[in-house]
Amino acid sequence: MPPSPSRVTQADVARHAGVSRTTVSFVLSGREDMRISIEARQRILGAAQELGYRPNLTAQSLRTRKTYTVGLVSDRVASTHYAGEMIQGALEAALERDHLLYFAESGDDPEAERKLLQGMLDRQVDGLVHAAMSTRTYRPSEQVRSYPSVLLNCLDETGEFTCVVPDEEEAGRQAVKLLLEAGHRDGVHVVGGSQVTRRSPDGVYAGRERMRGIEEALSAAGVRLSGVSECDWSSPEHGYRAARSLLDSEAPPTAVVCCNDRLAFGVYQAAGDCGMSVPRDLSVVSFDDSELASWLRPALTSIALPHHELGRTAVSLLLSPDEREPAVHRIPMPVRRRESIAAPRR
Amino acid sequence: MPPSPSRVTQADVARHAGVSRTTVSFVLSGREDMRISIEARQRILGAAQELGYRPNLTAQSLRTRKTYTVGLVSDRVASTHYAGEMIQGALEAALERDHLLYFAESGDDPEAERKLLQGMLDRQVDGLVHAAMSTRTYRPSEQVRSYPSVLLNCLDETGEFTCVVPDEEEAGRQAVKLLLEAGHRDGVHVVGGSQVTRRSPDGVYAGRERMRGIEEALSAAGVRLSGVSECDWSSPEHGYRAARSLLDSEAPPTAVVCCNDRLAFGVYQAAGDCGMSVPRDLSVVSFDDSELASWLRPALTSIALPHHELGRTAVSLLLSPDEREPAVHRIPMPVRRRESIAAPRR
DNA sequence: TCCTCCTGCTCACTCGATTTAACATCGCCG
DNA sequence: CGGCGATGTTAAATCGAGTGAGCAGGAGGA
Repeated sequence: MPPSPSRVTQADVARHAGVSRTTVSFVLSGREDMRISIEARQRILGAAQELGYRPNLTAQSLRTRKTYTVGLVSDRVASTHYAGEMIQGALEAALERDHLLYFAESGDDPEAERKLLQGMLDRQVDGLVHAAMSTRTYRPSEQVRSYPSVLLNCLDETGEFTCVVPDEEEAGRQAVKLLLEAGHRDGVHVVGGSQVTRRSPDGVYAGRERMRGIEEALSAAGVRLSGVSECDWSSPEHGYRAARSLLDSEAPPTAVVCCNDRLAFGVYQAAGDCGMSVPRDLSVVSFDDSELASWLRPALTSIALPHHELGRTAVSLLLSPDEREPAVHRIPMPVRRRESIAAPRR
Repeated sequence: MPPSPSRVTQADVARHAGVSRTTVSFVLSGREDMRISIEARQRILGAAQELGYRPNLTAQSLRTRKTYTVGLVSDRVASTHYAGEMIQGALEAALERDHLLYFAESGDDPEAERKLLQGMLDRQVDGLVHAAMSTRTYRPSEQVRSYPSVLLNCLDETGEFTCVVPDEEEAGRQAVKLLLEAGHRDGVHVVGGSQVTRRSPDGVYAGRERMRGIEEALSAAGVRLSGVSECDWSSPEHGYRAARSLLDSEAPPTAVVCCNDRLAFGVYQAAGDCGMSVPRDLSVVSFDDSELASWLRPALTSIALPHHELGRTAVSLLLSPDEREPAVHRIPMPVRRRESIAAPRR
């Protein structure tokens, strides 16, 4: 029982053009070495056109073992909104090479992840992207170790895989550079830090790298960091509290580096409540460049997570087998200059 | 030239179990009508287990014309962040029925959309979801009219397709209800309106429906709307300007219904600048429930776009052929009560 | 003893493509 | 005039499964 309604196949085209299926295949797949006469070629192309022939990729894949398909499995996307850009970038690179993208999310559940990967392997994807929503280490499971894979926004410790991550350390340096250029020296404080919490006693990758960059750039300029308020990055509330206690102190900072825009939002709220004005009394620079940054008044200078470029690069590397030497690719984080930095007040 | 490394196939299992390939197929696909002895069944299952057999879905699909795959094509996702939830919901419903999801974005380019849909059709997807990031009308192209399709967050004028949209009108009623319950009567103003702009001279769907709901609920209570500030919804700036002129007037409103959270954010900023406090001097209720709503101080009461549920429902309907009568499904928008509403000051 | 019926399994075809090897036909050269 | 190479085309196998028809062998009945 062939389950009903079929599309136009090569056999139909062959019949229409008065040649064999083989010939049709040769013409349509453009094999130059097979010497088909111009007339036959024309008849076939004409028939294909007329009948609206479209190849059945499923059948093609079965024979060629190539599906023109890549799978992207992330841990979670809804929580960090900018992930959309990452997927978009991945999609863009896939389409450029005529691939379609399977997208799925494990929700951090290993069993769910296993199933998803298995589903993609069963469907013979050409390659896999393992994505994390905030940079961290990741160990691909045994089932995919022999499979073309790229890690997106995560690092593997074994060095077996190609990884694509943002260049957080350089971003840290850039943040400091902006403040130094504006004339800030000793009053620079950090809100956020490495994000040491119960769940992450060593801090998070982005935090550690940003801090490293910040400290390096400051010491290169011979400036001492006035202090770091370690706190959770998850909501403006934490930034507010940190800033409140800073601004109420007897030697408030002249500039604050916030580890993300949410914290910066909290700092803005605190400054407002303390009757201080950004950037006149307090310069603020931040990371991530979420939409929030452009909505704040004054608009917030922030160093962007290059989500689009991350996704793009990952898939692009995945589909260029020649460039798939295991390596860590660090994508630059662009500075978005806005109005939250000014010279320190004297 | 069979291009190299192959996985375990049914033929391998058959050899291992000492039966024919046919028998293996019958056992593994669980056909009860074929009378296979218990011993044979056990040997086959054992062999499959031992060899780590996994069916090749590509081959299966070729024969059965079922790919266990659905395609989701949206216009754009990166701009409106909450789309992530929508995709997640869609994914969830797909997985429940053992389907995987192709995700793609047309970027509002009809030619790109055509290509994406064609790519999915060529890959024999079982069904398509056409998604829009903000509710609007959509006319599926000729190429997919005979294909199982569901419209997600958009409506078709022809009534040929199943559509899933948020119940905006009811949300409008709910917003008013919250204010009436708090004791507001004549001082209720709307910021945003139908969002009449150059690009949308008739306003947008969400705007018109919300306004309809708002007006209906007010008139049902015998209350007159104090006024509507029609404006662009895209950034807090517009909300700020609208609110500024309202609050500086001689009869400022006691409550404002904002057509989305960005506008509400602008209203907060304006209230702050005018020395007014939310909710003591001004109650605010809003729509969408973006993250922003919970970050604001005081936290903003907002009526959520049920993105997750929208995506979930769309795919769920798509994969239940019995329920695929063309119809419009309106998904309720949940109220998130927070701290931005109080009784009017006398 | 022959016929039928059931049980348990297999043969051979099919899905829609790719790909290898071979087969006509023709002209040309020795 | 026979063999050979070039040219244009096709038959048949293959990818990995699903599936209708059929075939042994034993039990049971007439």
